[in-house]
Amino acid sequence: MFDIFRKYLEDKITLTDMDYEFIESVALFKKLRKRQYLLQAGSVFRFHAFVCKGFLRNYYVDEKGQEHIMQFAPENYWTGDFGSMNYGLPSKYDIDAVEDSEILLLQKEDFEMIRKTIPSFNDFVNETLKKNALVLQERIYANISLTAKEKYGDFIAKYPTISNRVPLHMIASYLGVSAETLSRVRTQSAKK
Amino acid sequence: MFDIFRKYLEDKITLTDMDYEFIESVALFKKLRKRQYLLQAGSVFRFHAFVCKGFLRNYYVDEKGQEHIMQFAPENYWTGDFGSMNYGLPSKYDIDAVEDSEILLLQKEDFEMIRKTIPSFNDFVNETLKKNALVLQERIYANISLTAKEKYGDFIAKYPTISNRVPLHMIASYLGVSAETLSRVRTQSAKK
DNA sequence: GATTGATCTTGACAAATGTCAAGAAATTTT
DNA sequence: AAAATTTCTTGACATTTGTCAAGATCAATC
Repeated sequence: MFDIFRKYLEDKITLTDMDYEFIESVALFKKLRKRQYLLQAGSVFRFHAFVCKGFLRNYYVDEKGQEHIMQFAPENYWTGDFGSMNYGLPSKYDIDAVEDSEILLLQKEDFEMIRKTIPSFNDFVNETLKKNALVLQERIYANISLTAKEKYGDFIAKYPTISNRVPLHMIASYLGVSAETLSRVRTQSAKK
Repeated sequence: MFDIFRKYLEDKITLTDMDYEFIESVALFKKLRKRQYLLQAGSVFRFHAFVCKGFLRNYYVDEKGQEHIMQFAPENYWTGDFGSMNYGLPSKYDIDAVEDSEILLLQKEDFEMIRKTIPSFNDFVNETLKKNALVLQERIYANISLTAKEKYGDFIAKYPTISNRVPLHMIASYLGVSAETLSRVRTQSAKK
C-alpha cells in the first residue's frame, strides 16, 4: 500500500530512500469496507489521511439529519479535518468509505516532523495547501454564482471520474441542490 | 505603515530586528482611494497583499456584468490571487478598495525567500494557509446548507465588524443572494 | 444646503428550486 | 433467482428566491 503513496510523492518531489523509509516507518494503514467510518463526528481526529485506493467522502449531518458533503476523496487525495487536527476539537464531520478503500494515515506529530526535517516535503505541503485553497475558491464561486443546471455542468466537467463513481444524490448534496432537481436538470440537459 | 505589519507579525511569531529590517527592505507600499483598483481582471498579479488600513474586496465579474464577491479583506487580512501568483496567469478577479486603504505588498519571489530562510515565518505561512482553508470550508458549508436568512445570520454573527462597514448589496453578493432578498430577510428578522 | 449618486426598501410577479410521494430501474445481498 | 436495498425519475404542489421597477432614505460632493 505504501508503494502507491511513494509513487504519488515521487511524482511531486525528490526524496532519498532513507526519507521514504522513515515515512514508511511512521505511516499507519487502514482498510475500510464500503460504508465504514474513518471518522465519526464527535471524536478527535489527528491524522492526515491519504487515499491509496477506493473513495471516501467527508460530510456534515445537520440537526434535521440531512447530509452535506464537504469533500470527495478518491485515490491520491488527502482528507481529514483541519479543525479537529489543529485545535484538538471533536470533529463536526463524518468521513466514510463510498467504496472499499485503503488509507494511509500520518499522525499530526509525525507529519509535522517530516515537514520540518525535509524542506522539499515542506514545499510540497505548502503547494498542496495553496492548490487546495484554489479548489475551494472555485467551489465557492460556483456556489454563489451558478444555477443548479450550471453547477451540475461545472461539476461533471471538472470531475468526470468522480461523477461516474458516486450516486447522483451525493453530487446533489455536494452541490447544495436537491437530488430531484439534479435529476431533472440532467434529463433536461441530455435532451438538447 | 510597516509598523502595522510588524505588530501583526509580532503577535504571531518571534523574529529578530534583522529579519524585520530585511522584510521592510523588500516591502512595497501602496495607498488606494475608495473605488481604486489594486488589481484588474486580465492582468497578472504576483504579490501577496496585506491590508494595513482600510478595506478591500476581491470579486469576479461574470458575462452578465454581475459582481460576485469572493473575499472581504479589512485590516490585517491578506489578499491577492493564488491562481495568478502561482501559475503566472492573468487574473479572473478584480480587487478594489471599499474604503481608502493602505496596502503592503510582497513580491512572490521575496515572499518565498523570506519563507525559505526564516523557519518560523514558514510555519506561520503554513498555519495561515490552514486557517484559510478552514474559513473557506465554513463558507462552503453555509453555501450548500443554509437558507438566505440563515446565511445572513451566520454572516453577521461571524463578521459583525465587516457587516457594519459594507453596503448590504455587497454582503448579498458575497453570500450569493439577491440584495432584495437580503433586505427582506433582515427586516423580517428584526421584527421578531 | 442643493445636487448628485448610492443605498435600501417594498410591491407585484416570474422563475427556480424544494418537498412529498409513488413507482420504476438498477444494484447488492442472500 | 429471489428478495432486499438503493438509486433514480416523475408529478403535483409549496416555498423560496430572483427580477424589475419605483420611490424613499441616506451620504458624499460641490
